[in-house]
Amino acid sequence: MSRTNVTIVDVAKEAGVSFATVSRVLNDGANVKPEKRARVLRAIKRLGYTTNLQARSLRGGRSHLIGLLVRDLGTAYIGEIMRGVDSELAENKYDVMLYTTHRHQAKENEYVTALTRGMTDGLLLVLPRHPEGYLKSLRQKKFPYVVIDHQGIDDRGPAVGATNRAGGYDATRYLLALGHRRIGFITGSMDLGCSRERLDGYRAALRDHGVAADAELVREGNFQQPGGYAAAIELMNLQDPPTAIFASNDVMAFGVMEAARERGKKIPDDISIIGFDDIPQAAQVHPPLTTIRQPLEEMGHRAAQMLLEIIEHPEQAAEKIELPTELVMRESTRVLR
Amino acid sequence: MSRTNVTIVDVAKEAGVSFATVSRVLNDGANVKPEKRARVLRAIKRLGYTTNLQARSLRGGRSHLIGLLVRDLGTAYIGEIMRGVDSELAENKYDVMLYTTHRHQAKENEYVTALTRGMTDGLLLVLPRHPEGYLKSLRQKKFPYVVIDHQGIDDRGPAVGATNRAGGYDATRYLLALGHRRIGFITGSMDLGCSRERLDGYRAALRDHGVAADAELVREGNFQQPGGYAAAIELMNLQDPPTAIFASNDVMAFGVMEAARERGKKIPDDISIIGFDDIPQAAQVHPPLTTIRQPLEEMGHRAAQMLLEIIEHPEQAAEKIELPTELVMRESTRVLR
DNA sequence: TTGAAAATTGAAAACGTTTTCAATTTTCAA
DNA sequence: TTGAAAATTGAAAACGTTTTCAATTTTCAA
Repeated sequence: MSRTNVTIVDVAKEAGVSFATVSRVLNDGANVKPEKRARVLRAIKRLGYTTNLQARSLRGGRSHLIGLLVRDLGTAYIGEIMRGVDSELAENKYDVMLYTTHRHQAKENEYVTALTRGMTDGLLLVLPRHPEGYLKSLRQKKFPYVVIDHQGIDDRGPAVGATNRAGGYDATRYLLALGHRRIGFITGSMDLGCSRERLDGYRAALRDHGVAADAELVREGNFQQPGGYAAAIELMNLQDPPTAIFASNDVMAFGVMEAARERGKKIPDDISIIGFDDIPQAAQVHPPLTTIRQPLEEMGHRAAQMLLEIIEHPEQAAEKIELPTELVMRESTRVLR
Repeated sequence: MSRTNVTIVDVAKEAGVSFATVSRVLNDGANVKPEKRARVLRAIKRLGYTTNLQARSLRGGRSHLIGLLVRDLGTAYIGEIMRGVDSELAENKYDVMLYTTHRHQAKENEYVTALTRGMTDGLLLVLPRHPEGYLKSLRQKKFPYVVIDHQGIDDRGPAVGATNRAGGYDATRYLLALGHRRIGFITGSMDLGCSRERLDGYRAALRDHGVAADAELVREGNFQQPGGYAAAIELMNLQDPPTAIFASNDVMAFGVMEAARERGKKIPDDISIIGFDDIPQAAQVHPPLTTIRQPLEEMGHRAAQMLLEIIEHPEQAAEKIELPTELVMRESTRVLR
């Protein structure tokens, strides 16, 4: 590595001021004479100075690094959220340090110590799997964090989510309005709060519309395409199969579409299908998938915003945000014949 | 944040040695009496000490951070590579700092300065878009980096890729072996070396088997599903349409499948389809997609390995690795009727 | 047993910042 | 014009490490 690094001292020399003044210009900038400030800024530009983050952070300033904890990479769901997080942080000149859940199977204590003693100013947790242990520790240390897509994980901490129950309700109500009465439901991973809420919404809608719930019509899925496929096959094998299927996410809905096609069923003429999430691919398949839109990117945005706010003002009370879901009508659903 | 941080000094006090000795134990560990080492290690454990990375890195040691530059998140392609990178780095106790290409539209000079002056020990570039400018600068600064999926971007630097040309050749040869003669080809983004190589392979295979190339059969795509769909529609609209279509990645192949279905064509009976990449979803669609497997995760692994090697031994010559692609026969292709 | 060489150890400087405190300069009411 | 108050500035300490250099201790051949 090159050792020609320009430091605050070089800038000070170039500008003919003390390096403390340079630091002041770099930071709050309070109480520096305009003329000196200008000289410093010119020197910074001329020398191509950039702040050494480790030194700043060591001295107690911000590291301008946010830890982003995700369970998996390469899914559209996570991708959308990350996109939102990333752009919000970039705007505020923060960088992202990536952690994947499966990495640190180590004792969680050590893990959190590493996270908080590491160089990050705060932590963003996307749909964490077993955060009970370390969330408590984070709270105790007053380490800034925000949980994304949280339901039921953390009563007290700040969190951003979506109205999963309302989404489940809306999707079901829509199918009911189209005349469907036998509506299959494929759940997500039932250890996640959002899965339970979506199921709740489905049941509530049936109840409110006087349709008896049939346990046979509810199958457990896992948010993966093969899971959706398998559940759909089971549903279609029923003696009295559903005329519509509501999958708890889009990816499983794609599996349902595969299954339907394989059975020679036309979508939406023979069977209506509805998903959840509205990942980009939902609009790209044929027929385009009717789904419940979850503003994933927006969730990432808002969570990052919230975290930066907490870092600035640690004394503020924890906030919980639920962004509204929205029914997106496309062509995989139609009036029951 | 808690200010109860355990430092090397606390450990030294606890163990009854100087903090220099603690540092020695922590690092190379040369020349420390076994008995003292044991005392230090015990004290570390007892106090729950973890190294302050910014201090270490400031002093000139390693930051144990690798910058990972990707153009986009949330695609299976990137996800697989990142998985490989991540697990290799985790094994070596490195962390990942994430950069997305679209973030820093700023002048590239500034950008690279930030990257190299930032806290990373090295840089991993996944399929970078316009790296010409900064790669040169990285080389000059002797900043360790490895390019992943590189073709034609950087003659001199270390890189990991796959045998794209051979993959294109193999896929085409396979379709020829099945009796197909009218073989449609949908390219990737033509600004990428891998796209050009796959096309090359396709053409070479046709030539070697005495099949005249028909320019009509080659359509430009963009690695996205709608692009694949559109190109497939064009191909099927030809007077003498292809009996098989080779898409330059799986995602576009899914678009081709959509198009085929929409035209009422059975896969593979009426049309054979083959992809490239072998992302997990390729095995999950129906029928399962025949494709050219690119060892994406392995590529990430190897690139990370290589980078760590370069960081350790900067004097070594740049290496270029091309991992072999492989034909994965599934059910979207069959003998021409 | 002795003393040179090797191994071990500790003190102190340094990495590049931010921030405290005191000193200096400027402002402005009387 | 004067001098108290406010604004500006610089010196120096500190953050937690690694590493150099010198001092001390240990080893082992003679």
